[in-house]
Amino acid sequence: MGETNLTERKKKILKALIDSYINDVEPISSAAIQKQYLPEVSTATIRSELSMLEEMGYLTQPHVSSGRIPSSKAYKYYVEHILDISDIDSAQIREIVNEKFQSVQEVVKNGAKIVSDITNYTSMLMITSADNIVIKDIKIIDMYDNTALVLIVTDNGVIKNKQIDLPHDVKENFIEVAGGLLRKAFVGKSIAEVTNGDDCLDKELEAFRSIYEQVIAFVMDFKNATEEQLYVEGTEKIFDYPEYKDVDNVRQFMSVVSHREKLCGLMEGEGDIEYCVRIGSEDSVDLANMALITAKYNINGKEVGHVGVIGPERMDYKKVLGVLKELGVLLQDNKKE
Amino acid sequence: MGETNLTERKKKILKALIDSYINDVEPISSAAIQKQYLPEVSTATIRSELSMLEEMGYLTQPHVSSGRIPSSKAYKYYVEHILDISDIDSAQIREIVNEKFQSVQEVVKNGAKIVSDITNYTSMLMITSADNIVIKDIKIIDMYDNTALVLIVTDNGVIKNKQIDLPHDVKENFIEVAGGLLRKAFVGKSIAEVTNGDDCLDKELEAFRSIYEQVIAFVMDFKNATEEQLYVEGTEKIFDYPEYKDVDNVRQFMSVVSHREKLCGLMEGEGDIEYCVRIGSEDSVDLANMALITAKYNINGKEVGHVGVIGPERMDYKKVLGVLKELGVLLQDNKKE
DNA sequence: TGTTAGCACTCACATATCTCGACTGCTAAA
DNA sequence: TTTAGCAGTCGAGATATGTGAGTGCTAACA
Repeated sequence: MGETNLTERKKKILKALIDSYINDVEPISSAAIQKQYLPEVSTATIRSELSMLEEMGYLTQPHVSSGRIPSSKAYKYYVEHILDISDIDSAQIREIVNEKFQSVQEVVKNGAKIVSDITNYTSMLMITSADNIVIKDIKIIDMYDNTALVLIVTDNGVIKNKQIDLPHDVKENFIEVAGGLLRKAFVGKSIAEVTNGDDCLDKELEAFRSIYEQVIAFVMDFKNATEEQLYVEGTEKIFDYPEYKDVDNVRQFMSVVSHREKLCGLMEGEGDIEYCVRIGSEDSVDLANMALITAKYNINGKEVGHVGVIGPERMDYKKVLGVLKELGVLLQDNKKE
Repeated sequence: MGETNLTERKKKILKALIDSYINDVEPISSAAIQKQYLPEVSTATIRSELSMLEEMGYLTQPHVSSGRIPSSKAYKYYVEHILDISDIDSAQIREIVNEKFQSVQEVVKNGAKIVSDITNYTSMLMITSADNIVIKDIKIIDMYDNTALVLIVTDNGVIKNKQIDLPHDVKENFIEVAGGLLRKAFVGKSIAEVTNGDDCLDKELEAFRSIYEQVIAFVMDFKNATEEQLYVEGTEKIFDYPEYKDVDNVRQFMSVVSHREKLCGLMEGEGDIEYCVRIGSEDSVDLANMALITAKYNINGKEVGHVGVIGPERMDYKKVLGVLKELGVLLQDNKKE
């Protein structure tokens, strides 16, 4: 992939074809391109260009006497080399984004729904997996009936609690000692660092083993639970697009959207890329006829989550990228509330 | 509705027709019924019975020279008067249910998914709305940076916490006084009883107003949040059923499944009915060509949530009702863990 | 009165055939 | 390298036709 060596005219034709296809979802003929985008050359010229582009794998023909449609490769090229994000009217998008999101709280609560409403595509929100969240403080509070409450404060502000059982024979200062112990054992560690086998408990503190183990179990639960925090919204939006008049496409789409684990994996993205655009199926990724755009967000330098938009291959990349970008700005500014 | 006055033979024919349709999803002819279910009479007799049943609204004909299919009314009659739940092989179902649900914890975590896997229909789980949850205890704990943590313990064991801001000029015993105040104001109240306008704050305690209001806001949030706790799983299962070869049906199905508020309303059911079977569209309920079965569950006499199964009208009512029933037994027994 | 055989009738579905026209690829000339 | 011209392809839609499953009706029968 990634041959940048397309002549300007080929680029122009490719862009014309994709722009047109994104709107009408119909094979585009040489005549249509000439009329709308390239009046200065003849249809025959365009035809010969088209057949070259087809040979290069950018276009396909549903049948011999029809116009052409872009291939996945074409969309990828389009996003990488043709699409100009810089001229997005960010003011306008910003206004919409700001209007819809009253506060950062809102983003977490309704992020997927709102992004879906703005873009008109199915959207997802994934809260970052707990692995690299650091335990900032841990408290233990006496309750009743021989139970206590353990509170874990993390560096991204989330507080988790869990009721645990105390041993029967609690001495007066048991809670305070346990508190100190837990602080010593856990504060500063990341969630990922806490593992089952972990045993840094001194022999003499055997009395606290039960508590200690309950806390570890709790952290493990937390770890697993937050890995699953994926919200998908606006699934029904796909029916607005003619490619999903075909049940098989719907089915395939639903299959991607309902496999949470896979979807989480896709949303994680690769490495530290801020935006990730996946188009069509690649090895090990089954996104046939679909495109998935994901973005990673930070607040105060800390990764908080990913937002994704999924739709047909011919999605409005510009709009979606624009919205995701402005959402990033909103979160970064973080001014409201 | 609810004419029980069908002759035994009509009942038998109706049952035959529905049973057959549930399996094959194809219009049933008089000959087919005779062959499989009623060899003792002629097809002509069956035909005349069929046309009477059709006149009564139990059957429809896709076209004049085709067999008949059951109407929503027929399914309702079937569930109410024909289907015999008592002879469900509960031992077998219980085994499956028990095998899949390793513990009660599992039910909350993966309930929808597992029910969907067992029944092979799309399933939902809704955690009971917070309204009639009672606040059992409330604690306030000093943190740092002029913030404190408020903990609310409810009678169903859930603990919620929220970080709140303290006023700048905190006196030594501020936290303790505030704690007593909050306890006095909230303990014993149900979530529903806490409302915004509420103001039982003495004039002299003006200093605590800010805290008080933050707690109220938090409870309100809690109220709204838990109303939303609905998990839908197995959406893609519908593609296993031929009626969803048609995109319009899929679309309609998705529309029902994605409108969470409406779905929550439907799952709440009416009054104190344990099981609720809704078939087809009724006034104000848009379930055209679909059936929704919901069940309400209690643990220790406290309502904890609802589980629902949604699918085509000709769903396997016996199986679904059996599974939901056994799930109830499992939760009631509550023996494991 | 209820049941049955017989028969005419209906209509979805599948298949075949045809036309139309939107495109293309190719060729030869500019 | 570009262009006009033209033959050729093929999907989509319209029309016609046969087939068979299944019904409603009627008249005879128990």
